[in-house]
Amino acid sequence: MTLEDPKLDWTARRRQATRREILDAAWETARTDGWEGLTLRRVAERVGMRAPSLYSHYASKAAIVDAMFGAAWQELDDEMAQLESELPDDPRAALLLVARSAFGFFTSEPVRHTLMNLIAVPGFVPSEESYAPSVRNLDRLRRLLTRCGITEAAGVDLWTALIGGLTSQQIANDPGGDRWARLVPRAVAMYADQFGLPRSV
Amino acid sequence: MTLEDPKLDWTARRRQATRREILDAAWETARTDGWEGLTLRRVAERVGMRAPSLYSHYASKAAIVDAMFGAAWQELDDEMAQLESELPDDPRAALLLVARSAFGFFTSEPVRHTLMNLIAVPGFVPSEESYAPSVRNLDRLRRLLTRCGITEAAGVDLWTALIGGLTSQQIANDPGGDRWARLVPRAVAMYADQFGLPRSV
DNA sequence: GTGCGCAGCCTAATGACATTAGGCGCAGTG
DNA sequence: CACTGCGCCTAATGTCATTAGGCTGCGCAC
Repeated sequence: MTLEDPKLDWTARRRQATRREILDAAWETARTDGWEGLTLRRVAERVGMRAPSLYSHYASKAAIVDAMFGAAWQELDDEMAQLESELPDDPRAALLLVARSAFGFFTSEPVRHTLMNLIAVPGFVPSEESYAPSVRNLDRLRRLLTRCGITEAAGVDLWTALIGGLTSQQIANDPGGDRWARLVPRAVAMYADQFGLPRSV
Repeated sequence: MTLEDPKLDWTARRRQATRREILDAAWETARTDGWEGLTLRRVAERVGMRAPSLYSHYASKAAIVDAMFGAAWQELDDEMAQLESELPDDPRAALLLVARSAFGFFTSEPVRHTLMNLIAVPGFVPSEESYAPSVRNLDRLRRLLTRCGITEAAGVDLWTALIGGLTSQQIANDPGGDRWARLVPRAVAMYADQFGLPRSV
């Protein structure tokens, strides 16, 4: 079994590498030209191929975007997992940390943000598989908020609305600035008050 | 002068009517097929024309979308003007009314919402002219919030983030439902608390 | 009333796009 | 050394927005 690996793995590995290369090229293109500028031609050119050749590796353009969607949420989930393991004890401090992480993650890469929030790409609908990390992330958030003392169901919904609203406004109306970033601590305090978290110190 | 009107007006009026007809057809199409399904062919068909003929009335597809953008914001501005004239005295009640109006306006027409918030249409950037009603609206909101006792500059930004976040979540994750609609009163109360508004009765 | 001009529509053509079909070369295996 | 299949290619299709150029009928001056 392990004997076969090196051989079969060789082609499989190369295949995987090419897929990754294509994905990277797609991100690069999207960052440069926006989602409406993401064409197979441009992606292929970056990889050193012709557009139709991409179909040897992805079933369609939608499949590429789908993979990007999944990867982006996976990335956030990884970051949140890291965060979860080093959460401070004080609920308000923890909450602020979570908020700042998410806000920073989203605003640092507007193109990624618009994809993750299904906001930008033409008629894109994520596949079951790519959707999974996003669901996982929401579960983790639920867990995180519970640990911070937010037990009501409404807590998660209000949180996503609040943080999502702040990031969207920041990206749409002050890209690269900090007009809404500055409001994050205040928003978190407001939220914490609403759910009756004890004031720190 | 008024003598000339009926004559020159006749062609001008017909022209204006056709433009309106095209705009309506475009809305219809966008509602039915989404923004990615908004093609000049489909719009033209609805009006009983061929696609290139639309260019007699709009300079480009972008110009049509631009007009839609402006009209949408104008619509909201009209609604908010109406609201402004009949605002209750109690600040919290007024605030809730404003929130509910905006939330209702946006969520009632998801397609319109994605356009207004620059969220959906390929590489669309609004023209100066179409942008104006949106600016007007923000001014009005500032005025409204001031009248409700929100004087800090941050008040408006936090408000747009909060209401925008709620509407976006509602449309994206529970279209047609009320999962976030139910949270509006609570969100407004939370906001009012943060800005020290007196509790009603 | 006769012809002129133009407004408003048309068809045809162009170039970008995603996608499909079919071919070619080169790796590895018998 | 022939064989097979993988990974790339070119060519072709159909949809899109957009441009060019032509036809037609109505309003106006003579």
